[in-house]
Amino acid sequence: MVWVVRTKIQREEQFINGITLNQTYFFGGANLFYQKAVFYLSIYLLYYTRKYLILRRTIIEYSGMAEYNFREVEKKWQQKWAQDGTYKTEIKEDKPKFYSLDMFPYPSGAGLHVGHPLGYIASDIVSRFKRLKGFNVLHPMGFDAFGLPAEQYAIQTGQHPAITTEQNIARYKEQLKKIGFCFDWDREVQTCDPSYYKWTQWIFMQLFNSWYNTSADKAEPIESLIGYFEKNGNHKLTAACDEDTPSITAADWATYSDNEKQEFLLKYRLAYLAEMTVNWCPALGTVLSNDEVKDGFSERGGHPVEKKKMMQWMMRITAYASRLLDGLNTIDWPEPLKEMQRHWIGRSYGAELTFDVADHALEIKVFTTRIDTIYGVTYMAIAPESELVDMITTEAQKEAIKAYVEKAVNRSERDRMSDVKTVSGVFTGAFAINPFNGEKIQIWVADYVLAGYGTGAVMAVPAHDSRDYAFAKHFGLEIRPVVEGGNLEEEAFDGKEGKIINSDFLNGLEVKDAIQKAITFIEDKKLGKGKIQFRMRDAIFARQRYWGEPIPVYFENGVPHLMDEQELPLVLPEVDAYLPTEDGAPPLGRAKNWKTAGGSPIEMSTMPGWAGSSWYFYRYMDAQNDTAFADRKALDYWQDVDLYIGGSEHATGHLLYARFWAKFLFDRGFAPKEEPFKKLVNQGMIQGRSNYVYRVSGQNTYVSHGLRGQYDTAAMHVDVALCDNDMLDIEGFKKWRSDLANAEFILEDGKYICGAEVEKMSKSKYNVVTPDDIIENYGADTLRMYEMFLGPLEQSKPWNTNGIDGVYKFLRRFWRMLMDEKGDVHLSNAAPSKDELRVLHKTLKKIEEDVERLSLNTSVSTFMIAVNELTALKCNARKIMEPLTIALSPFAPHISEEIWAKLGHTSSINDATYPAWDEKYMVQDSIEYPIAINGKMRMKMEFAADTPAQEVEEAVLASSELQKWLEGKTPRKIIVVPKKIVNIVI
RNA sequence: GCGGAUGUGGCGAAAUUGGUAGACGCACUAGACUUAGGAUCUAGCGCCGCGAGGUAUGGGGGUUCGAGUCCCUCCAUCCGCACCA
Repeated sequence: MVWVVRTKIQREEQFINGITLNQTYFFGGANLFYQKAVFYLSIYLLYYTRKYLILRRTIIEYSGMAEYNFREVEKKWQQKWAQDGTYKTEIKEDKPKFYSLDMFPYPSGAGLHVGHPLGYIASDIVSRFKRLKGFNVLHPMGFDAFGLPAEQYAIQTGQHPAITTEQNIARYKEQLKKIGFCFDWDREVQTCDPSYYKWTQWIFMQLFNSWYNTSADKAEPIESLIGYFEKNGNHKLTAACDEDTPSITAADWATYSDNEKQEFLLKYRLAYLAEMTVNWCPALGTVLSNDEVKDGFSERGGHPVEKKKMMQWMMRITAYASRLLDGLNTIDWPEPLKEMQRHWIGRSYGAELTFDVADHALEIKVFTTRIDTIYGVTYMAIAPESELVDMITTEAQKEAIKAYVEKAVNRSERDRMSDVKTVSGVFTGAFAINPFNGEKIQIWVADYVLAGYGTGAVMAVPAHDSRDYAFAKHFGLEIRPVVEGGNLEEEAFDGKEGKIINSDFLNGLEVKDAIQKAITFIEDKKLGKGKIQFRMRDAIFARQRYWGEPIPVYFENGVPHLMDEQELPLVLPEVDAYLPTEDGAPPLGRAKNWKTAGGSPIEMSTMPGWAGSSWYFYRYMDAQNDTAFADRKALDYWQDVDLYIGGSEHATGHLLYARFWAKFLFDRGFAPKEEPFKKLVNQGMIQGRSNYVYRVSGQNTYVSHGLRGQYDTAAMHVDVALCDNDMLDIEGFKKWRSDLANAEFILEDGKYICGAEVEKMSKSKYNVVTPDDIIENYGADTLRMYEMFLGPLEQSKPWNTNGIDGVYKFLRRFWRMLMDEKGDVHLSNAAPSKDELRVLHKTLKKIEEDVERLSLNTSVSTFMIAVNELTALKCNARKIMEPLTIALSPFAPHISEEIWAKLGHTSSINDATYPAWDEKYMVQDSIEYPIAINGKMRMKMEFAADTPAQEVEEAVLASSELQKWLEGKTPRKIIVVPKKIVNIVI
């Protein structure tokens, strides 16, 4: 009776919450009467007594008394661990270090969902395991706390984002602590804490004060550059710098005013100010990223967005492009992730060469990877944004060009990308001269040419480039083959193998050789040079936002200067609203006295979200330090992250920027390793299920309502077939959503149309499942093991609790193997049997191997197998169960610690040693050979393990059972694989 | 279009080096103990077949004594990138 009441009440609660879909029905099954009775009983309890919660708690506790009481035990140990500082980490020179890191979360308002802990549990298991193996483990946690959602919320409510953030962090921490992670909370970091962002600002200052020496291939202090300028100007300087940097002499430099010098230096600094084209939304007062713009309007609010050139803070990440690419070969990361970064960086080898413009004193530079096809160039195309457009367009074409350019430029990047199939362009009226053959070719403006890549101009070779081909076909331009092969009637031939034809001195060469020869040619004739081009651009490092790190820079005469290091942290000022000022300045423009002591204005943009997360892994090494971002000793001891677990969505963001900053800090001698993350694993995403029901809303429009939340989402968004609408209780839904009591829901064939979709968990979709309920009902140990049992760590999977009972049962069975009804240990000290030892040792071995390769789903199975087998052996040997408990402790730390204590230990199981296993216990005396005939397993025969193959063969051939299968034929061949299998060919 | 990954029972999955396909768990079926059971225990459980047996790892082909695993080819799903010259 007791149990029944509990469970029915719970289900009833869910019913009241409106979650009727995807839950088991109330009426149905065999015992209808009984279920009904219980149902009404629970309704009674729910509505007519307010004591049901207390009752429920009592019932649960009562029912758990004879069994393992996870509620009590987990709470007890979590408190004790915190009290004893069990997870406090210090440098221990005599022990090898192991740094295991999780990607720290952004504390959103929805709280931690079941997807978050997936990776955390995995790294927690590894951390605990490594500790048992004698490593000194660093396993910290913190919060990526600056960001947009808190600020949006602040704009809506006027609540300071710091307050919301603090509340969210408190909730996250509470949830995390309930799962029993071995985090050292003394090392917690919060990126929005001034004591943390002081050092983010400090690193920015180092970047500002550095330039990239491309011949030394490392960043150097800006002073060395100034020294160089004083001696040589920038003559023969090899440095990463802005495209438009002019050549200067030492004399020029000497004549520069301080202001001019500062401006010139900006072209070399790794953090610099430059004019960039951005998506600017005047109504929102901020720059928007491409994905926030749709059809020229902001996605949020529908305000118009324009392209605008703006001064922006930038990071010269392109200086590190090659090293970021090459470094990938030295680290143990998932191949797909490396591939994504490689593609993002996008290195291509080619040549840059110059075409003269006919009748103008102008040149056009182009970048090409196929200079071998130079004789196949039949026109040239430049980007609509190019400055050249106005300079070269002839009078006759002016109008057409103007219209085209206007249209093209105002399209958002996204829009332009989604429309790649439409060929468009306009002839400028101008001509360029092919430097190889002096031929005059038309110059077109075409939007398939990107302003931001290469030089913003291309030499078009329709015969050997599919885009040029499509363009030439569309506008009737010449298609001239210069490489043998392909069928130009149908498509461009872009193969990189073949003989060059129609190409003067390149004729007869293979493509590869022709490229070499042509590059040598242009370098000799000073027409251009071989060049490596990257796809990656420098990163914008500013947002016109409030909730981010202030940039520690002030302006004098319009030139940026760093603030004094003593003034850090430059604390985020108070503002009266989290909106742009009336004249369009960022929110910091509202701050009173946002000036230096000398009255100079301070930068009003803040840093982007990725600033704080680009170095936090160093801060954990020495989180409390207020004289350095981390002490040298700590950096030298902990070095780098041994295992980093997190989602692949950060592939081209955080993971690239963090590598960039690590390389920079390494160059400047501040960090010990060039690559910060030795091994990285992407955990899969745990998806949620969203359920919807549709209602009529105006003419021909539907609105769908999330059944678990209050958010409307666009109709036509869901797959109706996925949803089992038999379970939908529309009256219950209406009661719950009283505002929809009179709404007209859409009926079809007597059923309401509803839908469900498996998708990412998010607050807006209202499909977030938190770990809290699971912990409440099954405990943290079960949650931990169940999340691992779900499948391979890397795989994405929808959340369901279908198998959770299996894990729960396993833990209770494990407990019962050791404990009697009173909860006391009942083990024997007698020597364990051979079979018992075999089970123990093979389990220890498998667990160790599985943890090392992060196959945690199979380790859970391994424990289950061990318990099944030991139960069958009626094992109650302490010498078996005690080591097994140690092995289990990384997975289920609470129950293991409790058992450990009950076994009489006074120190924590965390300080135990992982038991050594020995193959000698695993060898089996006899082996049951599967006997296969023509590769199909037909029978089995048992042999002593050391039986020679010859004897096995003879015995098998002699066996009477084999005769049935031979059907009188003689075996043609017999293969004996010792200790594995026998295969007979007939 | 390009790049990457993945396809195995009713479901989540396992098979680490080419060697008994489906471990482990869920669900399901039958039984035991029970006032009761969503507790516990026992047994069964890929599909077809009463059975002997046949058949089966997305489809087709190949290598091999032997293929989920290696090779070729096609298909499907997911993810990333997407006019990068």
